[in-house]
Amino acid sequence: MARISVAQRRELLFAAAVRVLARDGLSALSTRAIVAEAEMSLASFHYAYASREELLGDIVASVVGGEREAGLAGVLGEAATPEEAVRRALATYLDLVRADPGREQGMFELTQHALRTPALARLASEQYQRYHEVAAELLDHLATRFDRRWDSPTADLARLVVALTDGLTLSWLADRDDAAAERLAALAAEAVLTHLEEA
Amino acid sequence: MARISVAQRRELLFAAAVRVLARDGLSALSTRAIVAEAEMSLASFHYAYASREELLGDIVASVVGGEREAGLAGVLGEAATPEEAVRRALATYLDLVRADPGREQGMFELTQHALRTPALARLASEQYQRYHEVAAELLDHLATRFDRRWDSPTADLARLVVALTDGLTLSWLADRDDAAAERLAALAAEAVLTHLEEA
DNA sequence: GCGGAACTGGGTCAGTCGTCCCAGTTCGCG
DNA sequence: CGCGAACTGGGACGACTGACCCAGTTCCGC
Repeated sequence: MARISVAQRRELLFAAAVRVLARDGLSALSTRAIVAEAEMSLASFHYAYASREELLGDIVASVVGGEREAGLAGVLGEAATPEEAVRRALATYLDLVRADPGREQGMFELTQHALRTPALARLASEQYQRYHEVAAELLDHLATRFDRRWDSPTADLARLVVALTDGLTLSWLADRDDAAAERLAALAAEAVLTHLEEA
Repeated sequence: MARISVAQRRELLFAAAVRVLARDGLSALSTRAIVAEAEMSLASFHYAYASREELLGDIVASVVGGEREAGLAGVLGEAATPEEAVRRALATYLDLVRADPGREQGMFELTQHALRTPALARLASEQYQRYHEVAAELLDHLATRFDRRWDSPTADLARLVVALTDGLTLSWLADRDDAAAERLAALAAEAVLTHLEEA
């Protein structure tokens, strides 16, 4: 077999684990399923990772990085009005979920698991803290860009945004009703925009 | 040991399973853990239930019954204004979550699991449909009681309410920030009340 | 009080899990 | 070229899982 470095092997295992998690869920994310997906032997897993839990921690931590959410900033930049920006950001987020529902569901499962596992509980709360930070940054960016201001602390509004996206995701995952989800996204956008006022 | 009917045994096992689910999570909800909690033998389990999955289905179905959510109607009845009613309903819901966080988390885990399991997927979507129905009924009840009307279909607003409560729950479960959750509940109430207008 | 049905406990089975060990192979460096 | 470190594959271990079987015990209706 190909002889590759530990670092590279960790990356391959990590990517394989994410694929399995999205496709089959957390309960199917066994070390054997991961190495099968990565086409490695079981021993290679424990050569690269001390334990399964360490890999799980890596996945949670990668979400904290939040490259994905940062992508939404691009959407904001293209909009002509703040109203359009918020609406398009939420619509884009919904598209993201619909494009890869398993991934989003896997992240929920992972967060739930992390909250139950003392060793990972800290990571889960950091994950949400990061969500809130990203959302707050987007809101702040929006206000300065269009010379407007928010009538409540952006930290609080950021929580509202995250709650709305979570709720939107769970709702669509449960019944896959596209039309209803789009109407909900519109209502969510409106709920946020209510707090936008002239500078 | 006590000789009891199958029906009664199912109830005892059901209650024990719910306790284990709330305390230790879905991954710890093994048949052995359940019978230990119910102080029965393993054979009694399979005498009362054909399989573990059948019991899981029962639990999901019981959520669909939604006795708990119906309790919120009482809160609405006590309020003097619709604004107060919505605010108090959401605050009460938050209290409910805080009083038994494990239960709420267990329900999330169960829903996620149901969505991944073909045999249970239907139940999960029915569960959310039921949530939406209950929320819609509450909104309708509110409008008639105070002689007001909603500016959007209550079906759509119900979805917003469910999404907000889900988001509120996940947010608090992740960081257990009471103050932030209360501010979020207030924002959520405001988001809903925006759509209330004179008759 | 007796027969048959209802119910119970203990033991067992095959399968999966995370983890580990060890004999081998391959590589980079001197 | 050779040596030691890095890396690999296969196999194994003990623990746990859901499901099941069967020999007993207890209860109810007759």
